[in-house]
Amino acid sequence: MALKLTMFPMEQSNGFVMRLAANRMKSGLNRAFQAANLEMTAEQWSVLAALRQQDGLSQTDLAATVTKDRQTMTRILDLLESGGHVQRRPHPNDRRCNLVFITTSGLKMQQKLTDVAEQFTEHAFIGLTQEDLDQLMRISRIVAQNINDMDPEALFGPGKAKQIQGGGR
Amino acid sequence: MALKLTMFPMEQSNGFVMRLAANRMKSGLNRAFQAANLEMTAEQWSVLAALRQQDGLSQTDLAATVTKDRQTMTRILDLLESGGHVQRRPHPNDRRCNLVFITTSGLKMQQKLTDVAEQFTEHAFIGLTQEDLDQLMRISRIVAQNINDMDPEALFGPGKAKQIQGGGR
DNA sequence: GCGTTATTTTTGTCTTGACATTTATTGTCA
DNA sequence: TGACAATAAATGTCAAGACAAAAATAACGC
Repeated sequence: MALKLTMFPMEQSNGFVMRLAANRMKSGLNRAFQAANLEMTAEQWSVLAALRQQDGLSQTDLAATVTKDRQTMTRILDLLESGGHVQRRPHPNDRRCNLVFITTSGLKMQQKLTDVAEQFTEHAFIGLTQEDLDQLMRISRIVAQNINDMDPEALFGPGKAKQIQGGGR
Repeated sequence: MALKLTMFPMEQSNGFVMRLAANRMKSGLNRAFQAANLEMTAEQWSVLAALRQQDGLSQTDLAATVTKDRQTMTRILDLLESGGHVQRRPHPNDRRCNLVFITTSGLKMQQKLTDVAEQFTEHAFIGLTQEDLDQLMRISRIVAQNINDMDPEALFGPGKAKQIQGGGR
Protein backbone atom coordinates (compact mmCIF):
# COMPACT_ATOMS: atom_id res chain seq x y z
CA MET A 1 0.00 0.00 0.00
CA ALA A 2 2.56 2.52 1.11
CA LEU A 3 4.77 3.82 -1.67
CA LYS A 4 8.49 3.54 -1.37
CA LEU A 5 9.52 7.18 -1.56
CA THR A 6 13.25 7.31 -2.08
CA MET A 7 14.50 10.60 -0.71
CA PHE A 8 18.17 9.64 -0.71
CA PRO A 9 20.33 9.61 -2.62
CA MET A 10 18.77 12.87 -3.62
CA GLU A 11 19.67 12.48 -7.31
CA GLN A 12 17.39 9.47 -7.50
CA SER A 13 14.45 10.99 -5.71
CA ASN A 14 11.24 11.33 -7.62
CA GLY A 15 11.11 15.08 -7.55
CA PHE A 16 14.68 15.41 -8.69
CA VAL A 17 14.21 13.16 -11.69
CA MET A 18 10.95 14.83 -12.70
CA ARG A 19 12.57 18.22 -12.45
CA LEU A 20 15.52 17.09 -14.51
CA ALA A 21 13.39 15.74 -17.35
CA ALA A 22 11.04 18.73 -17.47
CA ASN A 23 13.94 21.12 -17.21
CA ARG A 24 15.77 19.51 -20.08
CA MET A 25 12.62 19.56 -22.17
CA LYS A 26 12.44 23.27 -21.68
CA SER A 27 16.09 24.17 -22.12
CA GLY A 28 16.52 21.67 -24.94
CA LEU A 29 13.60 23.21 -26.75
CA ASN A 30 15.03 26.65 -26.22
CA ARG A 31 18.32 25.51 -27.69
CA ALA A 32 16.51 23.96 -30.63
CA PHE A 33 14.74 27.25 -31.32
CA GLN A 34 18.04 29.06 -31.11
CA ALA A 35 19.75 26.62 -33.45
CA ALA A 36 16.93 27.16 -35.92
CA ASN A 37 17.48 30.91 -35.66
CA LEU A 38 14.09 31.46 -34.11
CA GLU A 39 14.54 34.02 -31.39
CA MET A 40 11.83 32.84 -29.10
CA THR A 41 11.54 30.92 -25.87
CA ALA A 42 9.46 27.86 -25.14
CA GLU A 43 7.20 29.97 -22.95
CA GLN A 44 6.62 32.56 -25.61
CA TRP A 45 5.87 29.77 -28.04
CA SER A 46 3.23 28.37 -25.70
CA VAL A 47 1.48 31.73 -25.69
CA LEU A 48 1.54 31.95 -29.46
CA ALA A 49 0.23 28.40 -29.61
CA ALA A 50 -2.60 29.27 -27.27
CA LEU A 51 -3.48 32.25 -29.45
CA ARG A 52 -3.40 30.08 -32.54
CA GLN A 53 -6.07 27.97 -30.92
CA GLN A 54 -8.13 30.90 -29.77
CA ASP A 55 -7.40 34.47 -30.68
CA GLY A 56 -8.54 37.59 -28.85
CA LEU A 57 -8.36 36.27 -25.31
CA SER A 58 -7.90 38.55 -22.33
CA GLN A 59 -4.58 38.42 -20.57
CA THR A 60 -6.17 36.67 -17.63
CA ASP A 61 -7.73 34.00 -19.81
CA LEU A 62 -4.49 33.59 -21.69
CA ALA A 63 -2.61 33.17 -18.44
CA ALA A 64 -5.10 30.51 -17.38
CA THR A 65 -4.74 28.53 -20.61
CA VAL A 66 -0.99 28.31 -20.33
CA THR A 67 -1.06 28.03 -16.51
CA LYS A 68 1.07 31.02 -15.76
CA ASP A 69 0.21 33.84 -13.43
CA ARG A 70 -0.97 37.15 -14.78
CA GLN A 71 2.15 39.06 -13.90
CA THR A 72 4.25 36.63 -15.88
CA MET A 73 1.80 36.88 -18.74
CA THR A 74 2.11 40.66 -18.76
CA ARG A 75 5.85 40.37 -19.23
CA ILE A 76 5.74 37.66 -21.85
CA LEU A 77 3.22 39.72 -23.80
CA ASP A 78 5.47 42.77 -23.50
CA LEU A 79 8.19 40.81 -25.27
CA LEU A 80 5.88 39.30 -27.86
CA GLU A 81 4.28 42.65 -28.57
CA SER A 82 7.57 44.49 -28.92
CA GLY A 83 8.59 41.77 -31.35
CA GLY A 84 5.45 42.40 -33.34
CA HIS A 85 4.05 38.92 -32.87
CA VAL A 86 1.08 39.97 -30.84
CA GLN A 87 -1.14 42.97 -30.37
CA ARG A 88 -3.02 44.20 -27.32
CA ARG A 89 -6.35 45.90 -28.00
CA PRO A 90 -8.68 47.39 -25.42
CA HIS A 91 -11.76 45.39 -24.52
CA PRO A 92 -14.84 47.11 -25.99
CA ASN A 93 -16.92 46.92 -22.81
CA ASP A 94 -14.39 46.59 -20.04
CA ARG A 95 -11.68 49.16 -19.92
CA ARG A 96 -9.68 47.10 -17.44
CA CYS A 97 -9.11 44.36 -19.99
CA ASN A 98 -6.88 43.91 -22.97
CA LEU A 99 -7.72 41.46 -25.69
CA VAL A 100 -4.67 39.87 -27.20
CA PHE A 101 -4.41 39.06 -30.90
CA ILE A 102 -1.73 37.21 -32.77
CA THR A 103 -0.30 39.04 -35.79
CA THR A 104 0.55 37.63 -39.20
CA SER A 105 4.20 37.60 -38.21
CA GLY A 106 3.24 35.83 -35.01
CA LEU A 107 1.34 33.18 -36.91
CA LYS A 108 4.27 32.52 -39.21
CA MET A 109 6.62 32.33 -36.27
CA GLN A 110 4.26 30.01 -34.46
CA GLN A 111 4.28 27.61 -37.40
CA LYS A 112 8.06 27.51 -37.58
CA LEU A 113 8.36 27.00 -33.83
CA THR A 114 5.85 24.19 -33.90
CA ASP A 115 7.76 22.43 -36.67
CA VAL A 116 10.96 22.57 -34.66
CA ALA A 117 9.18 21.54 -31.48
CA GLU A 118 7.70 18.50 -33.20
CA GLN A 119 11.08 17.42 -34.43
CA PHE A 120 12.60 18.06 -31.04
CA THR A 121 9.94 16.04 -29.26
CA GLU A 122 10.43 13.09 -31.59
CA HIS A 123 14.06 12.97 -30.60
CA ALA A 124 13.33 13.51 -26.93
CA PHE A 125 11.08 10.45 -26.89
CA ILE A 126 13.33 8.00 -28.69
CA GLY A 127 13.12 4.61 -27.03
CA LEU A 128 9.67 5.17 -25.57
CA THR A 129 6.56 3.29 -26.57
CA GLN A 130 3.19 4.84 -27.10
CA GLU A 131 2.10 3.28 -23.85
CA ASP A 132 5.04 4.86 -22.04
CA LEU A 133 3.88 8.25 -23.23
CA ASP A 134 0.31 7.59 -22.21
CA GLN A 135 1.46 6.52 -18.77
CA LEU A 136 3.68 9.57 -18.46
CA MET A 137 0.75 11.84 -19.26
CA ARG A 138 -1.62 10.03 -16.93
CA ILE A 139 0.80 10.01 -14.02
CA SER A 140 1.92 13.59 -14.49
CA ARG A 141 -1.67 14.77 -14.53
CA ILE A 142 -2.44 12.97 -11.30
CA VAL A 143 0.58 14.49 -9.60
CA ALA A 144 -0.26 17.98 -10.84
CA GLN A 145 -3.85 17.57 -9.67
CA ASN A 146 -2.86 16.27 -6.25
CA ILE A 147 -0.62 19.22 -5.61
CA ASN A 148 -3.24 21.61 -6.87
CA ASP A 149 -5.71 20.20 -4.37
CA MET A 150 -3.31 20.55 -1.46
CA ASP A 151 -3.69 23.02 1.34
CA PRO A 152 -0.13 23.65 2.54
CA GLU A 153 -1.17 25.58 5.62
CA ALA A 154 -3.43 22.77 6.79
CA LEU A 155 -0.87 20.09 6.04
CA PHE A 156 2.37 21.72 7.07
CA GLY A 157 1.22 24.82 8.88
CA PRO A 158 2.30 25.87 12.36
CA GLY A 159 1.53 23.33 15.03
CA LYS A 160 0.56 20.73 12.48
CA ALA A 161 3.99 19.20 12.56
CA LYS A 162 2.93 15.58 12.44
CA GLN A 163 -0.79 15.01 12.65
CA ILE A 164 -2.41 14.70 9.26
CA GLN A 165 -5.67 13.25 10.49
CA GLY A 166 -7.46 14.04 13.68
CA GLY A 167 -6.73 17.73 13.78
CA GLY A 168 -9.23 18.41 16.56
CA ARG A 169 -8.49 18.13 20.30
CA MET B 1 6.18 2.44 -34.52
CA ALA B 2 5.78 6.17 -34.81
CA LEU B 3 4.62 7.84 -31.64
CA LYS B 4 1.51 9.95 -31.65
CA LEU B 5 2.88 13.30 -30.54
CA THR B 6 -0.04 15.51 -29.69
CA MET B 7 1.04 19.11 -30.17
CA PHE B 8 -2.44 20.60 -30.10
CA PRO B 9 -4.32 21.44 -28.07
CA MET B 10 -1.19 22.74 -26.47
CA GLU B 11 -2.43 22.13 -22.90
CA GLN B 12 -2.45 18.42 -23.63
CA SER B 13 0.94 18.22 -25.26
CA ASN B 14 3.54 16.08 -23.56
CA GLY B 15 5.94 18.86 -22.77
CA PHE B 16 3.21 21.01 -21.31
CA VAL B 17 1.97 18.30 -18.97
CA MET B 18 5.48 17.36 -17.86
CA ARG B 19 6.28 20.98 -17.16
CA LEU B 20 3.08 21.42 -15.19
CA ALA B 21 3.75 18.45 -12.95
CA ALA B 22 7.39 19.28 -12.31
CA ASN B 23 6.54 22.91 -11.77
CA ARG B 24 3.88 22.12 -9.24
CA MET B 25 6.23 19.76 -7.44
CA LYS B 26 8.66 22.60 -7.05
CA SER B 27 6.29 25.39 -6.12
CA GLY B 28 4.20 23.08 -3.96
CA LEU B 29 7.28 22.06 -2.06
CA ASN B 30 8.27 25.69 -1.65
CA ARG B 31 4.86 26.47 -0.24
CA ALA B 32 5.10 23.50 2.10
CA PHE B 33 8.43 24.77 3.40
CA GLN B 34 6.93 28.20 3.89
CA ALA B 35 3.91 26.83 5.70
CA ALA B 36 6.27 24.95 8.00
CA ASN B 37 8.11 28.20 8.70
CA LEU B 38 11.27 26.95 7.06
CA GLU B 39 12.68 29.82 5.06
CA MET B 40 14.30 27.81 2.38
CA THR B 41 13.62 26.93 -1.24
CA ALA B 42 13.52 23.50 -2.84
CA GLU B 43 16.75 24.27 -4.67
CA GLN B 44 18.55 25.27 -1.52
CA TRP B 45 17.28 22.13 0.12
CA SER B 46 18.72 20.01 -2.67
CA VAL B 47 22.14 21.52 -2.03
CA LEU B 48 21.90 20.84 1.69
CA ALA B 49 20.80 17.29 0.90
CA ALA B 50 23.77 16.81 -1.39
CA LEU B 51 26.08 18.03 1.36
CA ARG B 52 24.45 15.73 3.85
CA GLN B 53 25.42 12.88 1.56
CA GLN B 54 28.95 14.13 0.98
CA ASP B 55 30.41 17.09 2.76
CA GLY B 56 33.36 19.18 1.67
CA LEU B 57 32.73 19.15 -2.07
CA SER B 58 34.00 21.85 -4.37
CA GLN B 59 31.42 24.19 -5.84
CA THR B 60 31.87 22.59 -9.24
CA ASP B 61 31.34 19.08 -7.89
CA LEU B 62 28.36 20.27 -5.90
CA ALA B 63 26.88 21.85 -9.01
CA ALA B 64 27.34 18.58 -10.87
CA THR B 65 25.60 16.53 -8.17
CA VAL B 66 22.51 18.68 -8.21
CA THR B 67 22.71 19.34 -11.99
CA LYS B 68 22.89 23.09 -11.83
CA ASP B 69 25.48 25.25 -13.48
CA ARG B 70 28.30 26.76 -11.47
CA GLN B 71 27.01 30.29 -11.62
CA THR B 72 23.72 29.23 -10.12
CA MET B 73 25.60 27.27 -7.48
CA THR B 74 27.61 30.35 -6.56
CA ARG B 75 24.43 32.27 -5.89
CA ILE B 76 22.65 29.52 -3.98
CA LEU B 77 25.73 29.12 -1.81
CA ASP B 78 25.80 32.87 -1.21
CA LEU B 79 22.33 32.59 0.25
CA LEU B 80 23.02 29.44 2.23
CA GLU B 81 26.24 30.87 3.58
CA SER B 82 24.71 34.17 4.60
CA GLY B 83 22.04 32.14 6.39
CA GLY B 84 24.76 30.26 8.25
CA HIS B 85 23.81 26.87 6.83
CA VAL B 86 26.98 26.35 4.89
CA GLN B 87 30.59 27.41 4.97
CA ARG B 88 33.09 27.91 2.17
CA ARG B 89 36.71 27.05 2.96
CA PRO B 90 39.67 27.39 0.65
CA HIS B 91 40.98 24.23 -0.95
CA PRO B 92 44.31 23.35 0.66
CA ASN B 93 46.14 22.70 -2.63
CA ASP B 94 44.19 24.64 -5.21
CA ARG B 95 43.59 28.26 -4.49
CA ARG B 96 40.96 28.47 -7.21
CA CYS B 97 38.65 26.12 -5.36
CA ASN B 98 36.36 26.41 -2.41
CA LEU B 99 35.32 23.39 -0.44
CA VAL B 100 31.81 23.65 0.90
CA PHE B 101 30.80 22.33 4.30
CA ILE B 102 27.40 22.10 5.89
CA THR B 103 27.12 23.63 9.36
CA THR B 104 25.30 22.28 12.39
CA SER B 105 22.47 24.68 11.72
CA GLY B 106 22.44 23.50 8.11
CA LEU B 107 22.18 19.89 9.18
CA LYS B 108 19.28 20.62 11.48
CA MET B 109 17.52 22.58 8.78
CA GLN B 110 18.14 19.81 6.29
CA GLN B 111 16.45 17.30 8.55
CA LYS B 112 13.39 19.47 9.01
CA LEU B 113 13.14 20.14 5.30
CA THR B 114 13.44 16.47 4.49
CA ASP B 115 10.63 15.63 6.90
CA VAL B 116 8.34 18.14 5.24
CA ALA B 117 9.41 17.02 1.78
CA GLU B 118 8.60 13.41 2.60
CA GLN B 119 5.16 14.33 3.81
CA PHE B 120 4.62 16.53 0.80
CA THR B 121 5.67 13.81 -1.61
CA GLU B 122 3.32 11.32 -0.02
CA HIS B 123 0.44 13.64 -0.72
CA ALA B 124 1.66 14.47 -4.20
CA PHE B 125 1.60 10.80 -5.14
CA ILE B 126 -1.80 9.86 -3.79
CA GLY B 127 -3.54 7.55 -6.22
CA LEU B 128 -0.35 6.23 -7.78
CA THR B 129 0.91 2.68 -7.48
CA GLN B 130 4.50 1.72 -6.88
CA GLU B 131 4.68 0.63 -10.49
CA ASP B 132 3.44 4.04 -11.62
CA LEU B 133 6.31 5.64 -9.77
CA ASP B 134 8.83 3.23 -11.20
CA GLN B 135 7.54 3.92 -14.68
CA LEU B 136 7.65 7.64 -14.09
CA MET B 137 11.28 7.42 -13.02
CA ARG B 138 12.26 5.17 -15.90
CA ILE B 139 10.54 7.28 -18.53
CA SER B 140 11.78 10.59 -17.14
CA ARG B 141 15.33 9.31 -17.12
CA ILE B 142 15.11 8.24 -20.74
CA VAL B 143 13.77 11.62 -21.78
CA ALA B 144 16.44 13.47 -19.83
CA GLN B 145 19.13 11.28 -21.35
CA ASN B 146 17.83 11.68 -24.89
CA ILE B 147 17.88 15.44 -24.64
CA ASN B 148 21.30 15.39 -23.08
CA ASP B 149 22.62 13.41 -26.04
CA MET B 150 21.13 15.80 -28.56
CA ASP B 151 23.17 18.11 -30.76
CA PRO B 152 20.81 21.01 -31.47
CA GLU B 153 23.03 22.59 -34.10
CA ALA B 154 23.21 19.36 -36.06
CA LEU B 155 19.51 18.68 -35.74
CA PHE B 156 18.01 22.13 -36.10
CA GLY B 157 20.93 24.20 -37.24
CA PRO B 158 20.96 26.49 -40.27
CA GLY B 159 20.21 24.74 -43.51
CA LYS B 160 19.15 21.57 -41.75
CA ALA B 161 15.51 22.52 -41.87
CA LYS B 162 14.14 19.10 -42.74
CA GLN B 163 16.77 16.43 -43.35
CA ILE B 164 17.55 14.42 -40.26
CA GLN B 165 19.37 11.62 -42.02
CA GLY B 166 21.64 11.85 -45.04
CA GLY B 167 23.21 15.18 -44.33
CA GLY B 168 26.32 14.38 -46.33
CA ARG B 169 25.91 13.18 -49.95
C1' DG C 1 -26.06 57.33 -6.27
C1' DC C 2 -22.23 56.19 -3.22
C1' DG C 3 -18.98 53.70 -0.72
C1' DT C 4 -16.88 49.32 -0.54
C1' DT C 5 -15.18 45.32 -2.62
C1' DA C 6 -13.44 42.75 -6.82
C1' DT C 7 -11.11 42.39 -10.90
C1' DT C 8 -7.51 43.56 -14.51
C1' DT C 9 -3.29 45.03 -15.51
C1' DT C 10 1.12 46.92 -14.37
C1' DT C 11 5.28 47.39 -11.66
C1' DG C 12 8.69 45.97 -8.15
C1' DT C 13 11.52 42.47 -5.71
C1' DC C 14 13.60 37.99 -5.17
C1' DT C 15 15.18 33.32 -6.67
C1' DT C 16 16.46 30.37 -10.28
C1' DG C 17 18.31 29.13 -14.77
C1' DA C 18 20.89 30.05 -19.08
C1' DC C 19 24.48 32.38 -21.09
C1' DA C 20 28.73 35.61 -21.56
C1' DT C 21 32.49 37.69 -19.55
C1' DT C 22 36.05 38.59 -16.04
C1' DT C 23 39.59 37.42 -12.65
C1' DA C 24 42.59 34.38 -10.28
C1' DT C 25 44.97 30.39 -10.39
C1' DT C 26 46.78 26.09 -12.30
C1' DG C 27 48.46 23.16 -16.11
C1' DT C 28 50.84 22.45 -20.46
C1' DC C 29 54.43 22.54 -23.47
C1' DA C 30 57.79 24.59 -26.35
C1' DT D 1 61.15 29.54 -17.67
C1' DG D 2 57.44 31.81 -19.97
C1' DA D 3 53.67 32.16 -23.13
C1' DC D 4 49.31 30.07 -23.72
C1' DA D 5 45.47 27.20 -22.70
C1' DA D 6 42.36 25.26 -19.14
C1' DT D 7 39.85 25.51 -14.87
C1' DA D 8 37.27 27.65 -10.61
C1' DA D 9 34.71 31.11 -9.05
C1' DA D 10 32.40 35.44 -9.36
C1' DT D 11 29.70 38.93 -11.77
C1' DG D 12 26.42 40.83 -15.23
C1' DT D 13 22.31 40.34 -18.16
C1' DC D 14 17.94 38.51 -19.41
C1' DA D 15 13.73 35.36 -19.13
C1' DA D 16 10.61 33.41 -16.08
C1' DG D 17 8.04 32.08 -11.80
C1' DA D 18 6.31 33.50 -7.25
C1' DC D 19 4.81 37.02 -4.40
C1' DA D 20 3.39 41.91 -2.95
C1' DA D 21 1.43 46.08 -3.98
C1' DA D 22 -0.04 49.76 -6.93
C1' DA D 23 -3.60 52.12 -10.17
C1' DA D 24 -7.68 52.02 -12.97
C1' DT D 25 -12.01 50.32 -13.67
C1' DA D 26 -16.07 47.49 -12.76
C1' DA D 27 -19.51 45.28 -9.79
C1' DC D 28 -22.13 45.09 -5.70
C1' DG D 29 -24.94 46.39 -1.67
C1' DC D 30 -27.22 49.73 0.61
